[in-house]
Amino acid sequence: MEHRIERIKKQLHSQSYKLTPQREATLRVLLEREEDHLSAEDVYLLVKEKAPEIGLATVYRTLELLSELKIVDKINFGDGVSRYDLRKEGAKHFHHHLVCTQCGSVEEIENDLLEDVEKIVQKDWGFEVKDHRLTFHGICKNCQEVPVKVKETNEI
Amino acid sequence: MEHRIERIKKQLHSQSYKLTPQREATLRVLLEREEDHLSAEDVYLLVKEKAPEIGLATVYRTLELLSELKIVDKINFGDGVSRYDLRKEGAKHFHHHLVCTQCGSVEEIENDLLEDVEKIVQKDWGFEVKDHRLTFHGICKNCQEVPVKVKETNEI
DNA sequence: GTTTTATATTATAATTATTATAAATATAAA
DNA sequence: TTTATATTTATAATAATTATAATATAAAAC
Repeated sequence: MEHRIERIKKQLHSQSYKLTPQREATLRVLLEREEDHLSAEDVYLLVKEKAPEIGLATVYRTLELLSELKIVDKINFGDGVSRYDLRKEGAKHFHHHLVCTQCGSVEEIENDLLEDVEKIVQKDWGFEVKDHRLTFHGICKNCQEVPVKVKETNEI
Repeated sequence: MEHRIERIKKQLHSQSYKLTPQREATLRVLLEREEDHLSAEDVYLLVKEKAPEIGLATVYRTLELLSELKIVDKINFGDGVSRYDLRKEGAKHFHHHLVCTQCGSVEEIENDLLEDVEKIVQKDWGFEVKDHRLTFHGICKNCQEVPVKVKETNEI
């Protein structure tokens, strides 16, 4: 983790941004909860545990900054809040998601399944693809076996 | 258009919803502007032209209802507002979008480019795909030719 | 065609998420 | 150190969406 923070620090500096304690605390939360899809509010509450003096607006600004630098990706699963997802190191593209409409769980897919599709889009539509967002909605493996059981958390 | 409204009317009735004048006016706006990606506010303003007494909350409720019935799809391109897009008649899946990061234009792709990918997801992840959201971000054909020229509307 | 009744609408008010502002503080460079 | 710049805090403002309670209405039953 330290290694990764160090790298991000350099990336910030190279664009003349500072790695303030607040930004570092935010990053640490994102790294620790890499599997989750936290909203700004979620991040705020978690950061507050280690740095109680932080303000919500700072978290928003930090997430916005990290988003511009492509360190995190901002996603929206349609529930009215933006969620922030760390991009894997060196990943050119955003990873995909499987959202279960029954239990609300979100699974990540690292593999880039869209290479062929992007080529088609590029060729047939003349559109120069820079990134993508792909989400599947459906029933997860678990819910197929055990029907109807709803998850009670908002930390998707 | 009448034909299509008639069909939706039946669909509503079959689930014991009424086709009120407000709902019909909203539907007509959506049908007339099928190519666009209107926000609730956009729809509201357009509906107001033909039915000035309508309230914003009603538009929201109507869009929500149509969304549940899979007549429209609710999408979010990351600009903080939900947009509503008519589903093509008989389409099982949502169509795809090409969002230009330069001029903000949104192009639609009708073709289902994900059949193969869905098979993989189904097989390798055991996830039963019901629907998908696919958006490509990049530079549209137009902007590749004429660099830097920003569109001034919010009606993507 | 009326009447009836559940459903829908209106006109707010209330929430929720996010962004802007101004004063105070911290940081890095000179 | 000093200085200039970037950042944060605390709060207010904005924007999008949802809830509420009184009223009205579509469509089924008579």
